[in-house]
Amino acid sequence: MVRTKDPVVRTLLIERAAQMLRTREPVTLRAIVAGTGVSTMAVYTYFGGMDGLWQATRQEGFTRLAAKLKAAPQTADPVRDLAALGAAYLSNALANPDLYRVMFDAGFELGDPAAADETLHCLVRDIDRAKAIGRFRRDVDSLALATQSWAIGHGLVSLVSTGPLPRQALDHGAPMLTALFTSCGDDPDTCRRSVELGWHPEPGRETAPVDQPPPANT
Amino acid sequence: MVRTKDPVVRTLLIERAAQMLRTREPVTLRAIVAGTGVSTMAVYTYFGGMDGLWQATRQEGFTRLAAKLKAAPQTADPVRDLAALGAAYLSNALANPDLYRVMFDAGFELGDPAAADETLHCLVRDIDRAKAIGRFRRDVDSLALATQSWAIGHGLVSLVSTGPLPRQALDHGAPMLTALFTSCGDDPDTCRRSVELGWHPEPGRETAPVDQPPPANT
DNA sequence: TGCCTGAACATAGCATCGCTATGTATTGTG
DNA sequence: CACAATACATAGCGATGCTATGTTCAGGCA
Repeated sequence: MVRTKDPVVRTLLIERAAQMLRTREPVTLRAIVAGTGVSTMAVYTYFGGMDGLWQATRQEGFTRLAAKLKAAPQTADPVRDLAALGAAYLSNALANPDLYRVMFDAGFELGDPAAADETLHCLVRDIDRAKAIGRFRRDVDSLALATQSWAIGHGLVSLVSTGPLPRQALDHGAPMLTALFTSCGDDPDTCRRSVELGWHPEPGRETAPVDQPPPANT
Repeated sequence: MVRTKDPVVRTLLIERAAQMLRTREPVTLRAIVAGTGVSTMAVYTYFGGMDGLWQATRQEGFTRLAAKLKAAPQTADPVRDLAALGAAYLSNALANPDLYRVMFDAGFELGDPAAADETLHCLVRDIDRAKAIGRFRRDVDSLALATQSWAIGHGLVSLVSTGPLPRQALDHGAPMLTALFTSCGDDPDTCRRSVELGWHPEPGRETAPVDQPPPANT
C-alpha cells in the first residue's frame, strides 16, 4: 500500500486501462481496479474520475506515437524520411488500435496539447529539409503540407483500423504521398523511389514493432 | 398508439436518436423513449436492442450520404464533378457530425453493405468518365483512386469534425485532390481549375445544405 | 512520547444504465 | 364470440459511474 501519491499507481492504472482496451474487454471502473489491489477511489484521487483516466490514456497514446516517430530512421533523403514517418504513423496506429481510437475520440481535451504539436513538428522538420535541398519548392507551406500528410495517414488508418477497408488498403499510402510530394515540386520518379524506400521498412529491422504481445492467451 | 409494426415508429426512434446525438445529449434507452410516448420495449421489438438502434442509425447516415452524393451536380467535366463529390462528402459529414461518427465507429456491422459500396460507386463512375475523355490515364485503377479520394475526405473531416484541426483545414482538400488527380495523368493547371470549380459550391445554390437547423436554442 | 491534523485509501450506498421477464390490450381468424 | 398471436407497458435485475462516509497512517508539536 503506497502512501505518497506515487506515479507508480498512476501508470499502473493507465496501463491496465490500455490493456483492457487492447483485449476488447469493457473498460469499466470496477474492472480496472479489480486486479490491481487498489479501490475505485484511486481512479478519482489520481484522475478525478473516468474522464480523467481517458484523458490520461489519450495522452499516453500521443506519447507512444511521438516515441515511434522519433525512432523513425533519419537518412540523407528527407522525402524518404517523410514516407517513413507516415509508415511509422500507420504502424503505431495498427499496433495500438484502441489507444489510437481514444486519441481521436471527441469529448475529451488533451492535457498537454504540445504532444500533438510535436507530432506535426516531426513532419515539418523533414519538409523543411526537403525544401532546403531543392526537392520541394520554397513556397510550399510546410505546416499545410504536414497537415495534408497527416490527413492522408489518418484517413487511411481510420478506414482500415476500425472501418470498412481491408488492411491491404494501407498500400494506397505510398502513391498518395507520392502524388502529394510530387505536387510540391519533387521529380515524380525520384519521389516515387524515395517514398517506396521510406514506406516499406527494410527487412532486418523490426517489421512488426508491436510493443505489447498480441492477445493470444486471453 | 400504432398497432401494426409501422415504419413510422421506427423512423421516429431513429430520428430521435439522431436528434439526441446532434444536441450532444447522452443517448440512453430511457431518454430516447421519454418524449415519444412509447416504452423501452419498442426499441427491442423494432431493433432488437441498442446495438440494433445504432446499426439502423448508422444505416441512416449512409443513406443521407448517398442522397447527398446523388444530388451532386453532374457537368461535362468529370474532374470537377469528382471534386464536387468530395465537397458534398465533407458537407454531409459536417452537417451531421454525430451521425458521421457513428457511421465509422467500430463494433457494429452495417445491415446493408451495399449502401457503403454505392458511395464508392459514385466516385468510380466519374473516374471512369475522366478516363474515357482522356483526363486520366487508362491504366488508372478506378476503385483504388476512389478509395484514395475517400481516404482524403475521411481523414480531413475526421480531424476537423471531432479532431484537433480547425474547420478551415478543410481547404486542404482542394490541393490534395488536385495532387492526386494530377498523378493520374490530368494536366496540373486544368486539374486545379476543375477541382476549384467543383470544390467551392457556386453562389446562388445551397451553400450550407444542412437538413436540420443548427442547435442554437438548445 | 503522545496526541492531533490531514492526506490517502477502503467501504457502502445511490441514481441510472441496458436489458428481460411478465402482464395487458388489441387484431385477425375460425 | 372464443382463441391465438402480436404489440406494447410495467416492474425488476445486475451492473455501471460516482459519492458520502468511515478507516488507517505519516508527520509536526508540546
